[in-house]
Amino acid sequence: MPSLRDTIADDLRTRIATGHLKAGARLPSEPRLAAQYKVSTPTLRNALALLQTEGLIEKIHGKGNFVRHPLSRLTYTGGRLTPDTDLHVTIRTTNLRASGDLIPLLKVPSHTPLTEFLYLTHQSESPRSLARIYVPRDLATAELPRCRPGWAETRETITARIPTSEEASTLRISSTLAVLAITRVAYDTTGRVIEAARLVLPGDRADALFITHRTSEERGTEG
Amino acid sequence: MPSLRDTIADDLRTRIATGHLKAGARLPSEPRLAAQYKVSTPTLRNALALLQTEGLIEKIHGKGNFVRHPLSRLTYTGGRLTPDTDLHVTIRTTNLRASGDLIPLLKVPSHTPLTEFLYLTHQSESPRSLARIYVPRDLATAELPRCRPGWAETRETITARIPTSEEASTLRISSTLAVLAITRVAYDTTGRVIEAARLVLPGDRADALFITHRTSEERGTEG
DNA sequence: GAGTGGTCTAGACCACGAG
DNA sequence: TCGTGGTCTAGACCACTCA
Repeated sequence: MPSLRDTIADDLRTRIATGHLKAGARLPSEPRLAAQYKVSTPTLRNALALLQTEGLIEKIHGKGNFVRHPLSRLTYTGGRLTPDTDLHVTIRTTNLRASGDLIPLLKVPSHTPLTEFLYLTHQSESPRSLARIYVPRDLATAELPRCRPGWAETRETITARIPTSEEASTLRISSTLAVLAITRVAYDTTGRVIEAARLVLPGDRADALFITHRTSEERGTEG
Repeated sequence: MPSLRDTIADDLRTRIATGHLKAGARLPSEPRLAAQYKVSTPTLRNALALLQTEGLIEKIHGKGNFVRHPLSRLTYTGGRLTPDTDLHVTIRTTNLRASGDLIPLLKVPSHTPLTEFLYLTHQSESPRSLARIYVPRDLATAELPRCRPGWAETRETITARIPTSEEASTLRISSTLAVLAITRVAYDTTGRVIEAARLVLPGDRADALFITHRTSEERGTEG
């Protein structure tokens, strides 16, 4: 037997899907909705929390609950985000020294001078992706590592998790919405780490795409 | 100012991290914990819900709340899961016909005969990954597509989301724990889809790794 | 049957946003 | 100031597990 919370969430979901509740529209206030569904406010809030983790609604303190605009999905492919038109990028550069996780990630000794590039991508006024790129200070230039000689290999590790509170607030997403976290490390021909990047993409509006080709030589060896 | 929920969650988190609460241990009952922290049961349950989304505890109805065993992380690499020792795989084969999402995914007409392979991977008694692989019936053999002649390209799309209730129950994870969802499509040299796979991996214990090499020819062209 | 977590109620009080 | 959502309380009742 489905819980009241799920029943209410289902109903609101279909109202959004069918267009009875349009993007950007404000939902009735929580006490009002609770009265409509004949439940207590905590139960109704529980249902709204579900829709929030799905990225369907946005709760704004003091204003109300709003149906979110279904923005086009971002796709992360080979270090780039597509579509890259209409994307606005803010970059902040900081100098720091290697510590914590960065030491094994960049394979450098503790306190090695590093440069951090903080990328914040916006699409139509709303933040869409957060990237922190770390480069050994002696390699730091305006150029991107993949455009620099010597780049030989990248390793991209992808995890799904809940955002930290900082990530949630900078991306302006619910702290219950899953994010795609990508750790990308680029190596040169000697195996030295040229850059390490940590990307965070909201799960409801981004995905990552990897394309693997098999060369004709590899195909030639088969029975 | 941090909420009571966050304060309690932080405290329990550090107790688990420091080993005061060991893996497999049962936490005191919820009314007991609520009394310890001097909060109401809903507030305490809210804190536990947080730990649950992080995969730190497991709630078992009628038994209690348990600290989860930190199982080694699975890594999905190139269609395989590592470590592949100690993994037990159950396969169920079903015949069906193309419908819904499968039609554009496999690029086949509606009602095309398909074979579904359902893979359920277990590690030390607990389910770890769920895969549904679809193959056009005329190509379905016991062989894996990537071992078969003609395979030329794969596209892997990765998203982060909350599991469906079915996925949560088969993987025995909380429905609030983020999962890594991978859609993998394999093409032959003519562009025909050989197989389409949908994989679901629990976010707290799995990640995906992609390694990109640049060939010496590509490196040779740079300035 | 005793003890556990799951769901829900009907409120109280606080913090934020806009006029 | 008013209406909004955010947090929290102190319970009730149900469902599940195990002896």
